Amino acid sequence: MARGAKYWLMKTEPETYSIHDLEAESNQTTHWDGVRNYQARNFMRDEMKLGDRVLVYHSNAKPPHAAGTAKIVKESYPDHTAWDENDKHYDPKSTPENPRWFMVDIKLDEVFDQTLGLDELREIKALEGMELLRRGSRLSVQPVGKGEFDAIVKAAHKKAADAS
DNA sequence: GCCAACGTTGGC
DNA sequence: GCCAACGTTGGC
Repeated sequence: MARGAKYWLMKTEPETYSIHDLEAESNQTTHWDGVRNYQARNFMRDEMKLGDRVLVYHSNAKPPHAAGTAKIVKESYPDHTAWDENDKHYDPKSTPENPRWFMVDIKLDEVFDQTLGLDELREIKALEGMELLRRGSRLSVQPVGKGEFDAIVKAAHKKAADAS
């Protein structure tokens, strides 16, 4: 049974993998490997469905910012990088027979012409109480309310319109 | 580079 | 099953 799309936020460090790297991928699609946190994994493995929307957030940037949006184009499957001894995220406890870590594929929707810095996000009324803005929040994959998602997209578009 | 806030690990 | 030690995240 179909359900409405859900909304998510996924963090990435732009020096490692940015939304511009996603834009440059063939078909502008990539697998979101390297997540090694159980809560984040569970969201990807159990709850992300085709067509769900993703807000791409650049952490550890100056300033950290919302960079654009994407959508889920493939539901969860084992993260093979966990089996690769040479991979930064190698985990000997994960095996092909009994995979511990999972990932999804996402496809770029939009790179914001004007990104929204953390300070700007904090100024948006609709984002009060958003998980991302909570002190000490570290989850790299987290659910986002539709209202929050829409407010961020709207604010990014308004900023771009004002700048042009 | 610092460090607060977490999450994980492993001894007991 | 507790919890101290350790490792990581991520804003600043």
